Amino acid sequence: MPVRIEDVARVAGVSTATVSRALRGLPSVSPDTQAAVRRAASDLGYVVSRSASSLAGGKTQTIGVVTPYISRWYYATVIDAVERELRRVGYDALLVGVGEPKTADVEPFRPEILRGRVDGLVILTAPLTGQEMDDVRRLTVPMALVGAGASGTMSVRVDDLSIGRTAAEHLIGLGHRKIAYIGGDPDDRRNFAAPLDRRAGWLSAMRHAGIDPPSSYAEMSDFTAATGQEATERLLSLTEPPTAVFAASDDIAFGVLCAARSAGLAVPGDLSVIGVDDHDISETMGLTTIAQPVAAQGRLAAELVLAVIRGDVSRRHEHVVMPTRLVDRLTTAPPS
Amino acid sequence: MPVRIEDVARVAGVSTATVSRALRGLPSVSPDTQAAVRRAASDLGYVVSRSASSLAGGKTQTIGVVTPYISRWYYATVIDAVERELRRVGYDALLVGVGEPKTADVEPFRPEILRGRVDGLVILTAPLTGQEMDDVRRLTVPMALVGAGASGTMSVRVDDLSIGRTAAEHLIGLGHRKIAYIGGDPDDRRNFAAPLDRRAGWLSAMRHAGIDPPSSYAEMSDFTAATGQEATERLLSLTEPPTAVFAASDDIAFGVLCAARSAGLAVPGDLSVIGVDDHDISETMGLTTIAQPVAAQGRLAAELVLAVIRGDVSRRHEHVVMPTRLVDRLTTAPPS
DNA sequence: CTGTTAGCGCTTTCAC
DNA sequence: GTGAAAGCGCTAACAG
Repeated sequence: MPVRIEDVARVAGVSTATVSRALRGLPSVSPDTQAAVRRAASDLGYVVSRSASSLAGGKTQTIGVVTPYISRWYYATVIDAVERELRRVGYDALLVGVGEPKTADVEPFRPEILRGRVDGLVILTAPLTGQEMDDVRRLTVPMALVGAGASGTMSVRVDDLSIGRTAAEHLIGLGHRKIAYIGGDPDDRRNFAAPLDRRAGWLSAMRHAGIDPPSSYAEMSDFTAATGQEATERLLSLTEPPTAVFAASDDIAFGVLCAARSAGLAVPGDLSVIGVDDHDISETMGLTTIAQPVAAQGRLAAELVLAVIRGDVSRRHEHVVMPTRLVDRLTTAPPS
Repeated sequence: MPVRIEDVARVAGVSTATVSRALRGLPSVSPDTQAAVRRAASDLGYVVSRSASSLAGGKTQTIGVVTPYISRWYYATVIDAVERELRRVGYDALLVGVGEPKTADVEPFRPEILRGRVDGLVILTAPLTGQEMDDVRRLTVPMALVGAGASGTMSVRVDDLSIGRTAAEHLIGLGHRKIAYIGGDPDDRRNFAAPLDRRAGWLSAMRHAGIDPPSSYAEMSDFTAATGQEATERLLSLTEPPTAVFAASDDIAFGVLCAARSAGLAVPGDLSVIGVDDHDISETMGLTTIAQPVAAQGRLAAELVLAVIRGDVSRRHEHVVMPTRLVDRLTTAPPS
């Protein structure tokens, strides 16, 4: 027998409508009433029923966080930031895992099931498929993408082309010419753009410097250290192995570092390595990387969605590109 | 104008009560009616309103996942497993971050706000404070702890004492006597037991082998690579530095590895290192570790909570201790 | 500024 | 096996 709004109303000596208004801080309540209601509610230990409130008011106070991964560092860090921001303003975070891009056997994401359950969405890249995106739009709730852009939908991301260019230019500036790239997943079913853009940036910088890397210098990895290691082993067994590697993520770079060590190569003496992200352990590892503000992207995406929910239409079309920066540590040096 | 149960009832030619029963698969509905209702619902694209359903039925179909961290590997991996299991059976995962154990400025976790919003809880260690635990129990919903035990509450964990012993014994068996331990956070406000138990296991094995390690061999780290590195630097600057380090987590161990490299020490030649977890990148790093089934613990905790919700009282008092195993890789060897 | 009155969309007795 | 009707606890007009 939980405490209901009616009990609070009785104790405070007002109507349930007034209790409702007072507790939500609506302006049309006198300070005295406000205080009386607050006290009564607090005394009774009253907590509004979310279901009743949602049903009557049409708002769920919940934001869905849609993501293909949870345990990977980048995703976990974004989710953490989104959850904090939501909790700060009294919203719930509903975690919605969608099938991983590369596994075929997972059931497809059915946005329909979210109908009426969320007031907004924060969607982490890799992007949803066209069909999923259409379905999700049909939910007609505010939403923001993190890590990818899409016209007509708010987004917060970094400039992956620029990341690729900056990384390659850093290596080129040090005197490297044989620079390989590792990233991108051939099994990707959601055409995740980041690795492709980072690769394009690398290629662009290379060509701009008058270098035309052989196709064997563009390796694949699904953003894990294990595949980064494997890719590096392939690179090192080439007739003309690279003197530097640009990894599309720090996780991949860790794999590169391990492979180099196994092969008896010194880093950065024999092989320079640069990653992307500035993962929690990158500083400890001394990894040179292109840092991106991961948590800040999550926080901002949550803020944008909340702002639009609050009626701030001016932000409805924001496409924020956050800054990245080269963090030069110990894994890059001129070729020997 | 979403499709309501009434619309489905009209199309199927039955009452809303029957639609409700049919869609939930209650036995008291004839197969024909069942099929007719299913078809009508599907044709209309009907999705039940969670709020209305919760309000009327008293069940939210939501499980709260309470955690002090989201982005750390262990937590993210458990959360991932819990979310998958919940989604598999149609439950929602409500992510609830509680203040990190060591930060004083976060607002305390108020379990009261979850009243009526969840049908059950999965709570990740570090444990809640006594007050929080009492409050949470007052919610009177089934719950399971992961990574810690508590009488009267279901739990899924590993034997941390045994982990500590196994790790130390492995090192002792290789011939080490000067074995240090890194783990445990002096700022911990939630008396997180795992690091203490792992340390106790290490100490027990040491004493059993007739070794009494100096107190300087028990170092602190908050389970991050950065503090693991710092702790190692302190250990290496001792008059009599250890020849082996047992780190309470793989993340800490990564920090140890980096510190050793910076100090010009070869691993395992000059320093042996063993961790705990079997983190995603540990295999790539060649780290010897005590592996624990992280995802499996999360999945099982979710299963337990769901089972009790379904009325399976027989599991209400389960305290599962999952097995761990030594994974001997490349960072441990006899002392030189 | 506050009270009254309808619902929100579903589940659940209780009949039949 | 199925329907009718009564709420679940709250918010949203609409008055005053």
